[in-house]
Amino acid sequence: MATATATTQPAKRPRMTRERVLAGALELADQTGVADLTIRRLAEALGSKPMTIYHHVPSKDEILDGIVDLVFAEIDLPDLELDWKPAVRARCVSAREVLARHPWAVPLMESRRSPGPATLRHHDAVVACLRSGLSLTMTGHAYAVLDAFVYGFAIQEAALPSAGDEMDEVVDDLVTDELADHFPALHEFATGRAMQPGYDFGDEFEFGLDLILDALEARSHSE
Amino acid sequence: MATATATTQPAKRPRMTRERVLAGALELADQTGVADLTIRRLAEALGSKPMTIYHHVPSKDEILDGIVDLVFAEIDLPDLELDWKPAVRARCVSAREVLARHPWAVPLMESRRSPGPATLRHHDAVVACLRSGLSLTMTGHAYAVLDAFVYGFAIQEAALPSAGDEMDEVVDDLVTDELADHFPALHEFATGRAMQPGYDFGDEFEFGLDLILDALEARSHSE
DNA sequence: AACCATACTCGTACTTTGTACGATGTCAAG
DNA sequence: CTTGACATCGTACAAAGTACGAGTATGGTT
Repeated sequence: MATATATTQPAKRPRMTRERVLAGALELADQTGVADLTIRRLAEALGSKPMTIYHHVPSKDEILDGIVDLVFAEIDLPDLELDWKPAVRARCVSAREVLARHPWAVPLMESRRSPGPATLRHHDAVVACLRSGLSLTMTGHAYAVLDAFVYGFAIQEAALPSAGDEMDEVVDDLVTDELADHFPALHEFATGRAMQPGYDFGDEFEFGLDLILDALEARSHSE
Repeated sequence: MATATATTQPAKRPRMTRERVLAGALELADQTGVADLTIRRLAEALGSKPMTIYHHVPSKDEILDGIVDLVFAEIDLPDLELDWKPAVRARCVSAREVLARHPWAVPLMESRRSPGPATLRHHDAVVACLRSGLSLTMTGHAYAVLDAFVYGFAIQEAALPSAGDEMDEVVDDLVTDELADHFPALHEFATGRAMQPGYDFGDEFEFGLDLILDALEARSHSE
């Protein structure tokens, strides 16, 4: 009996696909960090088995490429209706948000070759946006500076103690007399600014972004 | 017989130390990349055995922390005799050179906690240099923007096809009609600028660095 | 010079990882 | 019901980190 003509009850075989694998991998990476993203854990999270995954994806490396591309897909494309400056500004803010949500992504981008389709489309849109207001040469400059800043900032944010838990420990370790004695400038900055109530390292992002955008605009006028 | 009273002939026991382990690890990472830096290979390179290494270093993680700190130690400290601007400029140029020599270092810096001593001394010197010409607030801004730019640029340089070998392949893949059709802006930039004889992505570093430094100086005056 | 505590070296083995191979199961079309 | 294409997964192996404890050398004390 029961040659189960349709999806009857086990509900256990949602039919694995490449997309499901990548989506699961992205979620797992967000939860546990990319270092703990193993094929076995991923299979378990998907209610499957390790070797099933390899039927839809040729290797773990391809999974890593894949989730990096998914991250890029989350970044807002610049709005080509706007001037290049506000449009690029918005996309940089979006990129920063996305990379903060996926702190493991930036270091991965380094080792990965082969930019995925979303990555290519994204870069194409950004270049097009810059070109709408800048020369080819200045586009190259702007592209390099802005992306360096965004990625670099994302790395620094990722390296910060996430929130509360380890923060105190690290700070306690650093703001000792040890620090005051050996690294006076660091000590002054830590106590006089970084640990002050209103200070939020994240605010430095918009300062730097506007600094760079304004400077690029100025140079493009005197070109 | 032969209870070999002293170092007679094997010349095989250069007496492992933590320093030798880290120096060997640094060299191996430079040669093979950090992904292929394994304890066994490191032991072999040092003419030793895996478990010997663990007597001088508590874990592989500590080795990674250690070589990141060695990389920081290679970066020139800012010259406190100079004005903040040329001094910081020189240290950024040095940082870029060092990180280009050790392309695996930047992504490592993200995951590592615990700043090593060389790292702390370096940051202390940079902050001190900035403070010699800028307010506390502006020092925070400058510090964040500049380091983000330097690290981000290093990541992008590391992601570039190293030299010659894979370059052609990647370019061939990208500069097809495929690219021209789907990503016209990217195609224009690639053919009209990036692949032009005189173009060197590395030159974008000094452009961006001076752009940021000039802008910082301007803002600090109108503060 | 003889001795011993201490520090170093390393053989063995266990765990976790990526993934190759091939057997088993499932389902649509005839 | 049969068939063949595709999806699933059990088993197994190689390479990695590293715990354990047995050997070996060293340098200080008599």
